[in-house]
Amino acid sequence: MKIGKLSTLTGVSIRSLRYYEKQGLITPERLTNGYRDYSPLTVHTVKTIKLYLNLGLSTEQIAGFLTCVLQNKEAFCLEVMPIYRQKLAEIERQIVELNQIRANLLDRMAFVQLEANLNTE
Amino acid sequence: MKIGKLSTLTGVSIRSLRYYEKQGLITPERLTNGYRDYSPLTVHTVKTIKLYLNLGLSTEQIAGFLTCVLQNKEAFCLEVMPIYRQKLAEIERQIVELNQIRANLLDRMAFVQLEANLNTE
DNA sequence: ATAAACGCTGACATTAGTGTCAGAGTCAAG
DNA sequence: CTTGACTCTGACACTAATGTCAGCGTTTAT
Repeated sequence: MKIGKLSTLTGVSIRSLRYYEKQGLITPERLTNGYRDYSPLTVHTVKTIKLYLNLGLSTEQIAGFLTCVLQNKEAFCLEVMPIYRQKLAEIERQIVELNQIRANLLDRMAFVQLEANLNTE
Repeated sequence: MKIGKLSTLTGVSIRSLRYYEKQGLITPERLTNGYRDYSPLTVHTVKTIKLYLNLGLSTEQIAGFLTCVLQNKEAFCLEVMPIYRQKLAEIERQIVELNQIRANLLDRMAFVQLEANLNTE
């Protein structure tokens, strides 16, 4: 199929499909006129890429295990583990940081509110 | 004082001091030779800017209430509240999203680990 | 045959604060 | 007077995925 159809079938923009190709995630054939020609299997591939991108993984990280994941039905691929661990650590670090900022904001808001109340008494 | 001294006193790079100026957060005088000439009070101003940047606020947001905050000792400035509220909402949205990803990652890691264990039995 | 719809490549923009460099002017101490 | 330290402006880079546009070729339907 051509790129427009793949785009509608996957909900991924044509621009992004070309980008994924440049990042080595998909490698379509070419028709004689130069148009990209995708296998029907690519629909699944692109949806898989989408899924990992939504996990916050980069295209480079995804490239590291995509082939394995696509061949072996599920996660028989041990190479995903270090990436998952790294991402998990990163996420948890961010959560801690955000919670600190959140606590700080709440403190400050309470303080401002307190001042406002004093002024209305 | 000149920019180098302000930089060392605040721990903020010269580059960033010039950027804050461009964003309207600080407005130093100029010596006859064109060098920036900062009041000693600017040290406090810059530290305050740093504090708000660390809360994740943008220079544009900070510009909205910095003058008030600097004049009135603490947070008598009600204009900070909407910005705090907005930031808090944003932070909490991010925390929720990160927690979803975290749960998803943990699920997947458990699943991969399970497969690995099955293969060693 | 022509127009509309589709595809191609390449390039620039986006975000926001910071690093870094070039080329030039200024100043202080020796 | 010269050298080194300081300052100035302006510009490009960065991160990473996506949007968007220009300019051009191709296909399809009328």
